[in-house]
Amino acid sequence: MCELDETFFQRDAIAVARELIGASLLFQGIGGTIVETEAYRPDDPASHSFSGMSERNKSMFGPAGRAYVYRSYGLHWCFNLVCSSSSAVLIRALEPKVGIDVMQVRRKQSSIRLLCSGPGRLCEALAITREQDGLPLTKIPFVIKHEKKIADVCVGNRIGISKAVHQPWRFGLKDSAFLSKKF
DNA sequence: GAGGCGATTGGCT
DNA sequence: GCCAATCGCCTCG
Repeated sequence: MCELDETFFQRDAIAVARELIGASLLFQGIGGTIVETEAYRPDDPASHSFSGMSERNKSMFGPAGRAYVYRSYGLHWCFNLVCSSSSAVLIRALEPKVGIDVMQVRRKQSSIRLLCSGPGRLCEALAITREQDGLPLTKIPFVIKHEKKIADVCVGNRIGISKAVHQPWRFGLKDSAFLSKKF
């Protein structure tokens, strides 16, 4: 395992999204293995950065290696890692590893498979909200480490969006039981 | 200033 | 499979 520094994020979101599969993500000591990500690029109509800066998305236009957290459907939070030139990686699912009991309470959900399998679910399990928007991901309370060996990654179209649906920018850990949806 | 809709989820049919 | 919950942003007037 090796802790990530800022240079890891100062690259294209697609490369970062692919390499994050199999990495470990902890927030306040709670989290697990990243099993599903999606990349969003600046020239991408599905990206929040596509139509310029607003109060909501300003973190995407800041330095790489920070968090971008936004509210989805007025209810849920979605957690992104900002990469180079206003691109970002959405974390869509984790395999829970550390603090499972805490996550079960926060989610009111005993099934481990359903704790973090979805962008809104993992934010609830890790207690990530707008308060973390803009925070550096390379410092406590965040710890992100990745394995030296490359994970077995599968690729597909992004899901849950209506624009630019044919871009193959969704990445997942092959055969993981903790994906938000099968590839 | 009003209306529509979204990188979602959980519950009910 | 369908639908409500719920709110900030974008578009249009």
